[in-house]
Amino acid sequence: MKRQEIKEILQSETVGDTVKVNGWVRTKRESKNVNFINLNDGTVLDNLQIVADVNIFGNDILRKVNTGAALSVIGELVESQGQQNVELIAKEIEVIGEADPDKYPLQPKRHSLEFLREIAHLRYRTNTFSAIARVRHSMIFAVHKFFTEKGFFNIHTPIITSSDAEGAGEMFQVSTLDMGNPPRKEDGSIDYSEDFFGKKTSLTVSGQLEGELAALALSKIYTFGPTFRAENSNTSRHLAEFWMIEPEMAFYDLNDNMDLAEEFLKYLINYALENCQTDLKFLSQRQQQEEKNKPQDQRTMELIEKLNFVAENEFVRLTYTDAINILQNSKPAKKGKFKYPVEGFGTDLQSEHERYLVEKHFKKPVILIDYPANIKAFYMKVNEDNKTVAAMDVLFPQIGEIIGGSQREERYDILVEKMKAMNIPLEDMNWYLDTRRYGSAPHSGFGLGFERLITFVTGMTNIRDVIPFPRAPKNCEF
RNA sequence: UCCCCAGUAGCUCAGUUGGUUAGAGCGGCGGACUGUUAAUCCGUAGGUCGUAGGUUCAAGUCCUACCUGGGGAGCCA
Repeated sequence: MKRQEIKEILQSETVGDTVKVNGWVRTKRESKNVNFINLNDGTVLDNLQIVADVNIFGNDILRKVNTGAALSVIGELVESQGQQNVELIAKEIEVIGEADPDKYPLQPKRHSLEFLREIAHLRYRTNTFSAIARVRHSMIFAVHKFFTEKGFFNIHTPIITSSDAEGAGEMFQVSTLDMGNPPRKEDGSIDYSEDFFGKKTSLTVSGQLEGELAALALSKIYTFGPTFRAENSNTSRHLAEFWMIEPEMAFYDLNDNMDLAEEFLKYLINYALENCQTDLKFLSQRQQQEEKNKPQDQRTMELIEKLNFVAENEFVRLTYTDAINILQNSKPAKKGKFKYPVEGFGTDLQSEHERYLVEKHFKKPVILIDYPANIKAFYMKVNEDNKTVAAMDVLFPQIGEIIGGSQREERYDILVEKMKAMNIPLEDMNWYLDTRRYGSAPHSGFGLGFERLITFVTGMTNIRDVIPFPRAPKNCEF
């Protein structure tokens, strides 16, 4: 007999059918005559209640039906006398895999996220993490759907790279050399010509530069792949291994870039609202449980309300210079409430400043543009004022920068000049500069941190909870 | 990397100004009862108090270092 998934059974609710389900036991409640087993197969948040008659199934079987055990059940779907619509009256129960109740770490009770993080290999078996996994999948699919509908091509940029000029952070080195006794040159430095690739290599911190190569041939491309940063960042917003989406478009200026970024984010959020209702509703309830312990002024908007709010409202667009003005004239600045005073033009904004703009002043997502050139990367296009660059950061409530992007500098001479000033080795970047030598064209792009998006959409507060196996400093389990 | 907080039973926590034998709830196990909803009731087992030093007659409690986790900052996505 063919197994049916619980999602499909609960959707159709075809009472009277005999069906076979496989899944894992969440809880079991024992009565004199019947046992109630909540079975979950991960296809949907909800469990199917299995009713097992004690007189049919002996203690030999029922004692093995413990939280975490895998079961296969054949039974008749009937209307339930309890709070759910339907339930399965079991005719056959097979315990496929037992779970020793003395040792199985997941209990039929609420666990802390910190504890579940330590048993990340089992945390999918909870409502919260299975819901996150399903939402994450939906978002992956929506990313590809959005770009496909818009005529973008997906490009796989390299994961191992010999370019150490991506300029986005510290890199993890990739080597097969004997670390205890590496080959050395005469001056004592390590001789990478003996290494696997014959040169020093690392894990990528961004596919952008390679993406630009493709965009200047295919017009519109996007990458969606893993990126690695060896920064010693210990926060709830950073991972050492994360997934990034980087579209790159030829003949797009900064305004086109902003339009795309805003449309993209709204598309993803709307997709989640339409396709992940059950999971989002659960995640919302979970979040509100957590919020109960927080002081009133630190509570956030209800999850679905918040997502609708972002999807429906236009993002505010303003220049870095205007933002500085707003901040300097703000109440907290005048009352000295900012921990870091708002310095004038030329300094980067602190998290508290970004949060003030987004959460207090505008109460909407904000796109900041035209940053001072000296605090941004070498490839960003210099504006006419010669002081600022055509950069854009999309700031979201709570998580801060969700997107960072720019119009790229397409003028060869100016780019080379900037690279020299920023000590980027020109000889290693010839392949990149070729795009500016031959048929250079205005182009733009941005990077979206996928896990930051998932954090926002699921209402989770720690980024380590929205990726299956988080990698962070001093933490690489599994 | 910096600042703050925490680490006690499988989980979540309490443990007084340092003072006999370290507690509770949940979970597990045993039983009672029951078409139950994280069922309910009774009973029971379960602890090198993060690690290493130190102070003291005496340390879960005080001090130091380290480790791990959390919150915030920086770096960024």
